[in-house]
Amino acid sequence: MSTVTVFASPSSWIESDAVAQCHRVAALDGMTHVAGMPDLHPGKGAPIGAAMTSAVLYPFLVGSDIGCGIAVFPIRIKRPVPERLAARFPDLDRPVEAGDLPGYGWDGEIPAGHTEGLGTVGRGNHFVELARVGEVLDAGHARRLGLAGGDLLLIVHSGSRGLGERILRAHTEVHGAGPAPAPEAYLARHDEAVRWGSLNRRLMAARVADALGAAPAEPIVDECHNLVEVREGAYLHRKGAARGDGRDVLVAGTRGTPSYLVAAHAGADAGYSVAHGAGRKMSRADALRRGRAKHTVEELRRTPVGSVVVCGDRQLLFEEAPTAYKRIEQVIGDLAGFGLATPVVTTVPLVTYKTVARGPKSFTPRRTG
DNA sequence: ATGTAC
Repeated sequence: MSTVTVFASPSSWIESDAVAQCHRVAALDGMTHVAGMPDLHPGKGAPIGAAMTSAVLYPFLVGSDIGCGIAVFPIRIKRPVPERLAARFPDLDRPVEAGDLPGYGWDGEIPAGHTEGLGTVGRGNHFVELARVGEVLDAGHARRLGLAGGDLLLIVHSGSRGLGERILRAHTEVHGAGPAPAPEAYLARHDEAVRWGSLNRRLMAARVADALGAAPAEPIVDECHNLVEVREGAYLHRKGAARGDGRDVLVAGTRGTPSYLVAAHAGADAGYSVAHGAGRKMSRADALRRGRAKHTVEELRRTPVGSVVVCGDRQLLFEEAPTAYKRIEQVIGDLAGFGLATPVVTTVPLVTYKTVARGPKSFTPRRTG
């Protein structure tokens, strides 16, 4: 008998489709518990924003972007003028050459020997953001992290690019949505993708620091939100849910609203997990359709908090509009209200890099309203 | 989310 618990207050918007997906997952063989985070929303087959515990390992519950996560790096820049810095961001759609890795502070091995796409951000909800610390909500914890109001941070949200996708596909081509018959073999490849994702985030931070004339730094936070953990003799699958057992986690807002760095302290009922972001409120298709009537490209590129969004792909700009996401304050309020996390600081975007590449030529945004 | 996929 399995259980489903969703950690969202009645006033938080959770799509019924997402809850239905949680129950469908809970009904799978071996499943013991599904914990939905306050950023829960429907995914492809499996919900996003959930920690799912089972006696058997289901690769599809983690999805293709194994190792996706968010890292935070302190950075010092003299006069952070968004427009000027946006123009200096490196091209993070172009991979780094393996020979350049020592220059970015990496002389170790590349997990799985996978060089394709290394140092690139990808698409979708991925981003690299220069932000400043806004409100300090837990002064003691912020001080322990070396953070004060006004400090600058690089926030990197990205994953394992083609590597994780390849690993999931190798499984699904044979076993579909079924469990991994040899969990250890899957886990070995999975662990490589998790390490690759973390390395990728470090490389991007180093690339940006280099381009902005700043010194590279070690991350103060780096938490993966798509992974499997072997815990208490079971498989704890996290899909869009960050490890929340005594860790610090950056819960991403949107490209135009603050994010929250939180101290997580989630227990077993929450799958030892916390939300990974604001969570989509609309599908990409809805966001595109409604956004085109509601926003101009200009207002999405220059946000209400004064930040600049670097995004050559107009379609992606609409899909990722702040209005396509839930209110981050509501998500954080639920995490705090259910005792899963304590907010430490907010971060306010200055420059968010999405992509320099242009989108499909056929896409021409129109403002009808 | 992804060098994708009816």
